Amino acid sequence: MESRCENCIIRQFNSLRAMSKEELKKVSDSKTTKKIKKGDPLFEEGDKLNGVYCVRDGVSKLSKLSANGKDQIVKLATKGEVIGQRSVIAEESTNLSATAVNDMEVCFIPKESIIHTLHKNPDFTLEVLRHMAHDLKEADDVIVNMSQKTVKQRIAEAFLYLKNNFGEDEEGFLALTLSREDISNVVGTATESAIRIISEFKKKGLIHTSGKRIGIKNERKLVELVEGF
Amino acid sequence: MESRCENCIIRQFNSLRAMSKEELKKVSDSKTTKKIKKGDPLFEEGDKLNGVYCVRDGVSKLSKLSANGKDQIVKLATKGEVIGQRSVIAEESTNLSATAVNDMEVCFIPKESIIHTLHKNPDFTLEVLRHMAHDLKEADDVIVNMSQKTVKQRIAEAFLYLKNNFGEDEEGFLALTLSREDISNVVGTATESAIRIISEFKKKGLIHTSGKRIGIKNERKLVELVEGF
DNA sequence: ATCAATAACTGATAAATGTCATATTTTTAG
DNA sequence: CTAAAAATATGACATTTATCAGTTATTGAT
Repeated sequence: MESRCENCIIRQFNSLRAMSKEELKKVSDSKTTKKIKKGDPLFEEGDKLNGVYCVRDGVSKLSKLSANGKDQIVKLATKGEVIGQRSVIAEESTNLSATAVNDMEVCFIPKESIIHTLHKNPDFTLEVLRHMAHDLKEADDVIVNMSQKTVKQRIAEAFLYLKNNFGEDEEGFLALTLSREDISNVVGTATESAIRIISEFKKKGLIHTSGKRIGIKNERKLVELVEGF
Repeated sequence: MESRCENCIIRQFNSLRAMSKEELKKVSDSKTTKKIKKGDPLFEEGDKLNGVYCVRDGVSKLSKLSANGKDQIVKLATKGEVIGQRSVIAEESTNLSATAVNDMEVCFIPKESIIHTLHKNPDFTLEVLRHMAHDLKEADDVIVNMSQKTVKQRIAEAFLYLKNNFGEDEEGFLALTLSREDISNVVGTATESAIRIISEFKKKGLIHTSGKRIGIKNERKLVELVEGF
């Protein structure tokens, strides 16, 4: 199921769209497509990356291990996003681990073709820069949320985020199902605390659950909660 | 005291060093030098920036107001750093406020010369990209610290950070003096909590104080505390 | 130098969150 | 399908952190 980058729709959503025909050809010739099973790593914190990963399908969590042994999820990367750019550009080993949250299909693009284009094609470089500027802004927002909002607010926000970014299935559950542990690692709290708050939300009729799946029942109240009522 | 960017030492520390002679000339001709008094703003959250600020002297805090009315300081920018790049590049209004922590001298560079160079000089763009990649990594670290470390650990870390990045004066106090409120806004806690922990550190002989000035007395123990003992 | 304003500090208490222990449910492997 | 493993759930309690109320110290303007 090998296909050409030139024809890849995914590309429209990331910085590769700023590449020239020839550059894209080179990328396409050097790339390899990989399937990664749910729970398997794309790479681990500290690895030297020889390229970047372009997500064709599935979701990856980017996380960092803290001193107390807990993972903090910093970002969820989905279809169209490029993972690993930061460390390739900074020429450092990666500061984050990437793990498949569900079955994934990714293209691995060796760093040479990326770096070469970064030096030659300012449109591409600027496009990458714009994406990184966006990520930085989001990171700033996360910092503020982490330090100024309660766990309850952060969990409510996480559910809204999941709805807005990954949507819902036919039955009205969030399309991306995270384990309670992953949820707690996104909001930065103990798993038990997250579970407790989920139970509370359920009792109050803000959400409904079925197994590990969660559906939003009263979006408005969740929003109010996030804003601080 | 107007001087030319071409001769500015500060430039060596930021992305402007990747500019060509002519580009630098254009920047130098269009820039203006400003003095900003301690406590005064460079810009406020939501402002549209018409350029970037290059810090020649002094320190600026970059902060974001949270829903509960507290400021969260996201970064301290010092000599050599360029402020406001992110929003100029993303062509958005700024997500942060910048305020002078002490008397500052900055150069304001209109965005036109920056943007023009971003489109024409890939070396410059890549250099800016590298700086932003660095900022993003630091932001990731802050997220992990905020969510996984106790207030005590974060305060200890803040003192070590201040020592490593701004040094100490002749009397052994941290060269950059922040108010207790600013300290609490850096680590994301209530001012009273920060004060309490500072008192505790003092009692335990980790630091010494004189007015609002703080000096590190037992760096090793502070480091141990941060790592979690 | 003096006084008003601001910042730093302390105590008491409430609220939020983490930890540990254990029960229950769901998922997975064979 | 079933047993074992893993994940979810809940209770009791400890710890951390915030809030409110008030005092003391420092700073800045006249």
